[in-house]
Amino acid sequence: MQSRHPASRTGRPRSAAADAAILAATRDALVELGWSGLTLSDVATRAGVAKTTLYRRWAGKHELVVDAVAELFDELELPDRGSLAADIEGVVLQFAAILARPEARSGLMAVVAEATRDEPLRERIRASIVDRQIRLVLEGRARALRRGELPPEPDPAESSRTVDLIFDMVAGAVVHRTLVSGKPADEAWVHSFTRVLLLGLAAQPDGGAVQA
Amino acid sequence: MQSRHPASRTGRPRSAAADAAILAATRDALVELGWSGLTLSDVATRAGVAKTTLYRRWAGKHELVVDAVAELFDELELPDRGSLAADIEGVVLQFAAILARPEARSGLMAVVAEATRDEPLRERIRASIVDRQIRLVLEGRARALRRGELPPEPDPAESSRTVDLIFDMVAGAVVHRTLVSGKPADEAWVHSFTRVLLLGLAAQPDGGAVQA
DNA sequence: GGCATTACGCTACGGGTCGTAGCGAAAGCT
DNA sequence: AGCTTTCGCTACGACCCGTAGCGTAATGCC
Repeated sequence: MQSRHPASRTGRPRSAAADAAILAATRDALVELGWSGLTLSDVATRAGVAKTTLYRRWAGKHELVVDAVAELFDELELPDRGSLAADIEGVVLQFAAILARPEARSGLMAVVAEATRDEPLRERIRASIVDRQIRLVLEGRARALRRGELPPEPDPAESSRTVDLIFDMVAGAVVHRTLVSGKPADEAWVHSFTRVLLLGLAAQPDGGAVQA
Repeated sequence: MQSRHPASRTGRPRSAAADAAILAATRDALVELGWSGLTLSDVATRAGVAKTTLYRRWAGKHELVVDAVAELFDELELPDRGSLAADIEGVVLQFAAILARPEARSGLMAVVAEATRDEPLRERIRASIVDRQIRLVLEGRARALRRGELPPEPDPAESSRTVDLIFDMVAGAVVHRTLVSGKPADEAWVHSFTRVLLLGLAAQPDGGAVQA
């Protein structure tokens, strides 16, 4: 996950159990202490490993937290719920549930903040967290195109820009609602959000289910 | 700004020049060192004040950076550009320009991350940064209602929820685009974003200017 | 002008974390 | 067995934090 061993065929292998214990301990520490209170010494103690073992696998606090938080997003799925609106509402609610957990709240924004000055860290975040979410957008969009719910875009470059835009609008809105505004992205909010995303602000107020 | 002196009528007054120097030095340090590299000792040296002076005014790194970053958002304005679409594009471009500056990039997400575990800090962010942006949304929406570009919402509670939703969608998308995706929110992106926000994803692809 | 009051600059300090070095023991592979 | 790498442990210098103490500077009030 963090260090590629091309073919370390000899010597004592690294303990996979230690990896899991360290990442779990990191999440526990995030819940109890938050980002600024988290220390690598404390994580090592919680995980039952020596501090030096921790430093052999991760370069620092940032990289460790990226990996610990990334595992939270493994549960994201996009089952076919019949319509684009239903698909969006479903995945956004999952996303919101993850962001509601304290170990994600404190850790995620902190590593993003540090990534603004740390290109390798940004790449790590992209590979571990962002790419998986982009894939969900691609899948949901392809499904909606097959259903005829979205206008086709033949130009690949234009299509790529649209996917990026949708991703930033969806993830950005949920993150901002949860972490900046500090209010829950509950069903009512997600419903209103999906409606605006699909039909626009100029559409007449709700009244019922969204049907694109 | 940070400590209200109800009526400190006696004694030596606090130096307003020191306040300005400290906040400017904080932004300089954010540019050069980033959030994690910023130390209060360094800021004090840059500002030409003693470290103790700094601690008399701010409780810690987080509060200081909130105030230093908040000043960046003072320049946000919402002139009447004739249409809702033009108003949105204009203010979003301003917002994106602020977020493109390194002193905002590294500092903003870091304090938001810490605010997830620090209620007073969250309140400080709300009062210094978020409220001003909410006011822009309120103003732009009222203007659009007068123009007949948005459907009226008589219920105040419903109207308040709509304003919050718009705010999270606009600010969230720009922040996510700039800080997570790491791509510039340039004119082309802002134009596409505004189009989706007003007309929805289901609308036919662009071709020209947006006219709601 | 004198006095009380507050802000300021400076120095020094204990406490804590960081990240690394060095060592002996453990756990694999051939 | 023998080789190689990991692991746990201890210790260490370096750095930053946040505060205390002191003498000095700047204001308002009498």
